[in-house]
Amino acid sequence: MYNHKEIESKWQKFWADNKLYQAKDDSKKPKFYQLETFPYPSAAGLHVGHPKGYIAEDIHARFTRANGKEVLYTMGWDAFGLPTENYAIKVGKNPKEVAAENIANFKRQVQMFGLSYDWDREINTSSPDYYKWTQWLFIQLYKKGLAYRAKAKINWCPNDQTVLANEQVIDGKCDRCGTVVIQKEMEQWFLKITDYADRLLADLDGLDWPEATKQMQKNWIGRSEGADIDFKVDFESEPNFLILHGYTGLPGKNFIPWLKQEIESKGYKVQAPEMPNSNDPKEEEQVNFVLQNCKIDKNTIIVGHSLGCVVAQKVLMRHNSRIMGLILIASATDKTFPGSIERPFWKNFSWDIDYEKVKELTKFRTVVSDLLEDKKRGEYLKFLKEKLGSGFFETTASKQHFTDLQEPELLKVVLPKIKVFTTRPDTIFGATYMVLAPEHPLVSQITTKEQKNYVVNYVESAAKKTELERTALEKDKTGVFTGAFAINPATKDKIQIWVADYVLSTYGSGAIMAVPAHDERDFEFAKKFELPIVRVVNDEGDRRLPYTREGRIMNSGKYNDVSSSTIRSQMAKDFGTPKVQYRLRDWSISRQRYWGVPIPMINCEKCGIHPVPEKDLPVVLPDDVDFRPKGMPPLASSEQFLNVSCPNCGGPAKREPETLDTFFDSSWYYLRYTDPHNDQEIFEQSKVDHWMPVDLYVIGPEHATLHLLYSRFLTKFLFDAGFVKVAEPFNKLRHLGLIQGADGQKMSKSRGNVVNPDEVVESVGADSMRIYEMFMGPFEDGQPWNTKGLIGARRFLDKVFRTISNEVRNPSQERSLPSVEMGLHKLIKKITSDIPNFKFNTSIAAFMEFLNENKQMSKANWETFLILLAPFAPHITEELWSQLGQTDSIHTQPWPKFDEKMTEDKNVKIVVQVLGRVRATLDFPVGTSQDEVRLKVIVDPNVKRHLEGKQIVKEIFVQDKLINFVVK
RNA sequence: GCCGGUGUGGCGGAAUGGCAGACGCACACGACUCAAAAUCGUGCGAGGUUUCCUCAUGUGGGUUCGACUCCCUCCACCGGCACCA
Repeated sequence: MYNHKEIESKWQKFWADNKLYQAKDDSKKPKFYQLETFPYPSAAGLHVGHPKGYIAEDIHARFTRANGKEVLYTMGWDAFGLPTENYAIKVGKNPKEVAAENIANFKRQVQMFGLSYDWDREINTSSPDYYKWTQWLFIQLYKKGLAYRAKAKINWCPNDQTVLANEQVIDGKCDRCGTVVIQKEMEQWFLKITDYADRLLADLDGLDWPEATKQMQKNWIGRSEGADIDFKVDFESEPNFLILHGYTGLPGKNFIPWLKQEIESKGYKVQAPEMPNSNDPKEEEQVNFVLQNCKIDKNTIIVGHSLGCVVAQKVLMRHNSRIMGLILIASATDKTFPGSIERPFWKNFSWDIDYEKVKELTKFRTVVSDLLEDKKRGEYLKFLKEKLGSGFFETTASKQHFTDLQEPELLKVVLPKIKVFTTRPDTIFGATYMVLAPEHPLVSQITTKEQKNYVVNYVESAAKKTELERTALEKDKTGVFTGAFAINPATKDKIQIWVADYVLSTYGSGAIMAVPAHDERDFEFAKKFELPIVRVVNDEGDRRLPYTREGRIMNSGKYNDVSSSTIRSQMAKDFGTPKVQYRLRDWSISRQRYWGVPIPMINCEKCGIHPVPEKDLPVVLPDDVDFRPKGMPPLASSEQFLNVSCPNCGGPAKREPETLDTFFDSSWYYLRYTDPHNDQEIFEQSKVDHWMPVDLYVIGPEHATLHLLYSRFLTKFLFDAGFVKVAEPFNKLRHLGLIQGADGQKMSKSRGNVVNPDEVVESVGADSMRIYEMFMGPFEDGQPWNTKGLIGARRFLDKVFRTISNEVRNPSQERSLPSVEMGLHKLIKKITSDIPNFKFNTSIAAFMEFLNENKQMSKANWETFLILLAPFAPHITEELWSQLGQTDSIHTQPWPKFDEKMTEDKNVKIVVQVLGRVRATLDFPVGTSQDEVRLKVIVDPNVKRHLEGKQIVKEIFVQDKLINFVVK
């Protein structure tokens, strides 16, 4: 029995005092960068499963150093995030305090295992010296247009009054309190990871990653090849258009001539009058002018822009008879509306609009809003939408307030087309109806009066559904007919347009052409609602529908009788535009929580959103804030934090009160390790270029689509921006299997099966724990913890200690036997190939076998044995190394070389088979010929017995391995 | 449903076309001991007519002189995605 406590603490201190594991930036040796997931320091501390990956990497790092590389291997803390914040709320402390305690505990635990980190490079994401650069990175993304604000549905827990990350929603419920999570629409910051979808997919091919992980990323990115195809909405009768320009506008200005021409080119009549006194407009004068000079009938669609919207409604009230529709583009705002900016025409206009009457006189109404404009107009337009019960089309103008010469978005509203994405353009002749997602902007515009109630009810109830309800298994298809029709561009048939929630607003264009004969979902829907089904792909052997595979085209005019796969791309071009669609969505990074990196943006009332100037970074997270969840970002309640002067105009402005998703903090930490204390820049270019890319990353498979995808995205961004020279951060990746509790279940406090490493190290020592965890089984598999097995590992180390201590006391031999020498060379060979392949379990088996067979050998050979074992059990080997009289550290010794000749046996056992069954094994010198082997072997009594009375028809001979007689 | 992975003694596992079960745990017996622990040694898939033979790597089939290993079918479990057009 050796005293592990004494030995382990003695050598840990020695290594730290001598800075044995410092990674030198200017080393002449080739570099090797090893990374491991920096931990989230939770209040619970580590369990024995956590260090498994660290131990494996430490073995690899020690091995790699011994093989002459300069190894960068270090540790840090992913310290921001919700668990710490929640725990702080529970115990009534500040998260900062809690995080510091947790880090101290984690560091103590991690240091017990004898890991060869360069502690001088330790980082902490919640420290201002780190998050200053997190903020800087966000600003660089913003400057390149890759960070943007948009409205999105987020997960909201009504009980905790807080936003939840996707990872915190388990089966549609809040993982803290079990409340069903609802979807809430909110303005959020996003990162445009979708811009990189194609490269994130393509570059996977060159990486040494587990295939399963690459596959998971591929599925997550979800590339589909197909086509965008436009379907025209069919007007019930031929419409004509009347376009009314706004204040200071002219029919020859802005988009109006272009729009007029576009509509006329489709064969419709357009009136675009110049209104009197455009620079000083008066209501009476303009309305009278339109009524006297323009032709308005039941098929007229009035399109108003800005002040023209007010004129349009007044004209309609006076006209007092039904028209087809009203399209209000960026309407001028009512002066009574809060926050409206005073306009000179107010004195000559009134907003006493009878919205009920306007509704009555129009078949449809649509309000168009430009996202570039200030919030006040947006709010007014929403108010207008409510009053008119209209469709709402929110979009981005080419120029603010739709003032560019061409505004293509408007064409989509005025002459509505439904764009669909399909992967099967070859089946377009079978598109017998269309479906819009309930959130599709055209829904209310195209819905007919008769269907209005059904559609409104359906859309409302769809909006109210929780994610859980919408994704429930084997859900029945639901939907309603809008009353409107579209034209199938292939068949020219009028087809029904439906609204159904089986079409997702977030994928493609939120609309589909339904081909029930060749799509299971469309088929199910068509059956239920008795919609037509037309087969357009034939298969001789299979008459069943839906038929979703390839076949011969039928019922498709000139395309008939060719194979669907051949004609697909041609039909994509003939009816639409070929397109690649990705499943990947942009990365939502706003969090309405306290314990995170403040988003470094400032919102000025006058001049909009600006990044915090780089010289003012970091935006420090204030300590004196009430951080309990109240349904709004906690930082918004701190006036002191919030109020700031605008970096552009100097006027009063407000800081962004939200914080960043902690995945953002951890998506670039590996770059910071290369230059962790730089306060001038995120990292020195020469240092990051020297160390990157990461040569080995050990990480749990659960990070496949989150951290690993985000990190690849940010690296690609920094590559494009010229900050790093690598486009991929992690060359080689290995996963670790989780250690389970003794009951075979995942270790967790609630199951009561957690094993604390403090107790393990206390009782048997870190070296035994290291040996045991590596011996449990294949590194990438998970195995249950078995304390008896741990004791087996300790027994092995005791035996090593006993055997070598004995050697120290009574040196047995000057020289080892040749068979012992050969065994040692085989061992060197085995360990040397096992470590880079992560086959630690078989390495340890080989050490055990060697020790079982060889109790006596020379001191030099024991030293070699110890060097081989040192990466696995660094403390005990260092101790024995010193007991053998060495004065320098074993961990600075070069890795032993083996002689290939010494690993080759002189004699081999040859297996003798008769009809493939083993009948004998006999020793032969290496290289014995087939004839010699046969002669010796057939006289073996057992072999002879099996050959007796049989005729040898064939003889298989594998040199030095096997001879097999095939008999009859 | 789709994608990926796994399946070998009582247990963790080894063997990637050539002696299935290395190594360890558990168990049994023996040595040492007054005794226990520790240590050392022996045995340890199932069955049989036991120097040997048969069966056996989730199931059923195939390829091969020979299959845990390669191919096909099905089953079970694990992980991921899930109305993605």
